[in-house]
Amino acid sequence: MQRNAPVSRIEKPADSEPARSPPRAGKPTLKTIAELTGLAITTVSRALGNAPQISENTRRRVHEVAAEIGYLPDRAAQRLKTGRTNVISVLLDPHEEILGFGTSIMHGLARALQATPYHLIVTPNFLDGSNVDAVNYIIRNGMADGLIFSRTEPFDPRVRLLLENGFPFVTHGRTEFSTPHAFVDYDNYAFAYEAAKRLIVKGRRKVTIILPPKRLTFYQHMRHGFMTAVREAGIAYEIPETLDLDSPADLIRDYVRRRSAEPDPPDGFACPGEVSALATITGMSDQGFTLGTEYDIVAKQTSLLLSQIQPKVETIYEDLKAAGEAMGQLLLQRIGGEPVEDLTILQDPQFGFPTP
Amino acid sequence: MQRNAPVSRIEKPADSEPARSPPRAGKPTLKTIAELTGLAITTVSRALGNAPQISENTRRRVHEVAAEIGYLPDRAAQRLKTGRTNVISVLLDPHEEILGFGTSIMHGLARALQATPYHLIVTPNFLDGSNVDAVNYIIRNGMADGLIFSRTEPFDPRVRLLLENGFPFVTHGRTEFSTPHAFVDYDNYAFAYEAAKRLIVKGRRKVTIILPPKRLTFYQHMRHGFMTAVREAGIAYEIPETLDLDSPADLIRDYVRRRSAEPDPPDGFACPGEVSALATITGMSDQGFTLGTEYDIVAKQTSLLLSQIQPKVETIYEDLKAAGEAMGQLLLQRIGGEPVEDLTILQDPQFGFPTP
DNA sequence: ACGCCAATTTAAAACGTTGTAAATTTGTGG
DNA sequence: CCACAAATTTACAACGTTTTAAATTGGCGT
Repeated sequence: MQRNAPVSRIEKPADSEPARSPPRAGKPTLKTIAELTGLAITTVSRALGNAPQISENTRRRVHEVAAEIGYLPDRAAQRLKTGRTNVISVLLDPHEEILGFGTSIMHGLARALQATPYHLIVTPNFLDGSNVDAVNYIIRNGMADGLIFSRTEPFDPRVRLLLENGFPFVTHGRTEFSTPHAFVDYDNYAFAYEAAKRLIVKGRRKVTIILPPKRLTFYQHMRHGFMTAVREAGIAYEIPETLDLDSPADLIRDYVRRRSAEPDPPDGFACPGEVSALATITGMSDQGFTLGTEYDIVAKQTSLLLSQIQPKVETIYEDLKAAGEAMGQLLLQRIGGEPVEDLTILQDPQFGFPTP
Repeated sequence: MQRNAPVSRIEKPADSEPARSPPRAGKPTLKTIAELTGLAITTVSRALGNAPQISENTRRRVHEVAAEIGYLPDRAAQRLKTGRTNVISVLLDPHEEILGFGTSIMHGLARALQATPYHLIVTPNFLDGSNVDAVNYIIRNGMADGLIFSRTEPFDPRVRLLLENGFPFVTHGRTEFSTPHAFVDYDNYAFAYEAAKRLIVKGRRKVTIILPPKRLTFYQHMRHGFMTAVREAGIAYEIPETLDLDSPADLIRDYVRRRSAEPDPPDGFACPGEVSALATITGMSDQGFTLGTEYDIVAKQTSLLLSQIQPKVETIYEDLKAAGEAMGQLLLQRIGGEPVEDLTILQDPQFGFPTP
């Protein structure tokens, strides 16, 4: 290629040398400590690893010197030798972009991993709807010691793949596989039940709820909770079929506006997310309905936003940072070999104020 | 320690072996390819690296075999040998938790790094306000080849540290150091100028703006843009001193509500964030003012949320995903040795719709 | 057939760590 | 003082890659 290109091409002057991080000259290694203490490298390694056959005396001395010169084991060498990566990978879903979902969980995760050697690497999902390719890549090439992801389906292909390969992971959300696995989930049944109940207690005649996409596991939970409360009270209800929680806010707003202009509209809304709650408020106020008197909303909030902006919305809190932290802890236990049966957490809806 | 503890402690049975990822037996390495082709390991390495002294013939053959068996170089070995980590680290600020700020940027970053060997690791900030400790840690221990972070101050200590060490980085936001560095920034001067201008054009008598915290660089830019428009038009204005963009939404809402009940309240609001806009809307509507007739808001939005929920708010868009992608590209160029003078981008405010 | 240069391939060492197996020191009883 | 075991330390190899320097091959003029 470029066969006919003119030959007189001027060589671009190397106007600046590549910006390599400095060769990190004199970065302390086991060898450094070995020379300083007069011990063998192996001994130093052992001492730092608190191996049993090292005398208390040298163990202490080695630790002292290590601390003094600021020794930190080389992750690459450790990983090469042991095969353990000291990496936890979190799969980022495009839907998590909204309202700090992903970021909250990551802060929680980071907190759980803070005092451990684990680093957190984020693997985004570009391709298809589910990020099963990314999971496959990570398993095949040993890119991490454990995996974290959310928005599970009842027979989530990512979970299947991980189970088949015995790869440690924790999901945010449950599945319906017969093989158990570690998860943290919010009790969306309880949320929906409680939300409907509160609307009923407030004296609402007809309640509705905006449900998550049907393919996600918690669609079932939420629907079930809502329906249970509705049936117990024997109250009127409706569930929009053309909308879900992932719908753009304007679609939700327009739907609410249109519906509330038709006969027999609902006057009680269960909104399992801040966006849907805000969209509902706007749609209703466009039709002249006022929140708190003519209709009510009970919403799930994952930040303080909603209740701070509009206190008339009654909110139930889901603490995503706590969820992230729990997921991190479970994953560490899982990697450590604890039986998965014990590694499941169902977060209770929080009815009071969150503790940041 | 535990000197007096009872001896009869029952040894906890090893109820399950540690869940190690399988030894990844038979994972292809250079050696595998060498044996398959009958070449030496060195030759294979060269061929894959497209070294000049390898004959076209073997180069092709090696690439074929590598692709066939799905060879992927071992990151740990490469890192150990070359000192390059193939890692980009992004500093996560607690303030970015709101409204997908961090997540958008990360998606953009991830897209920029997609076809490269770089992985994205997130380093959260736990300790003090600025994450200079994390920066120091990363530099000292060579944990990454490059760094990304946001919310710069005029003389940001993180930037100073990185400049002193010649460590590659790209900021979101400018500084006032005399030494130049790579950055991507939004033209907040233009935003504030344009926002104020639009409010004036709409016939508003008195405009106001909620500014970022004073210590951040873009406080200056925004204030300057706002003031320029105000002075050009010779219009009344005020700037709240007890509030900033990081203030909790309820504080902003209460301030707006209180101020609008006092004499001579502003009727034009420039809100450089979705949260402040929503809080303003609520505060005003609490006092019975209606948006679009009695007062106006021009807001910066970084998601589609605001305009979808409340079209009466006029919005100016900041594309954070694009910013992230640009930062990734600049960082790659910086690591590749390009002069920093060329690595600066000022994003124009987008007045139309964003292209997702 | 020889020497020599260029083109191409190769062996060996190194990065920093850990596992295996062997070596050294220490302590004890005879 | 010796044998012997226990306690403690050590040398060496290996993980998979890149780099340095050396070896092999082929071509070509003499």
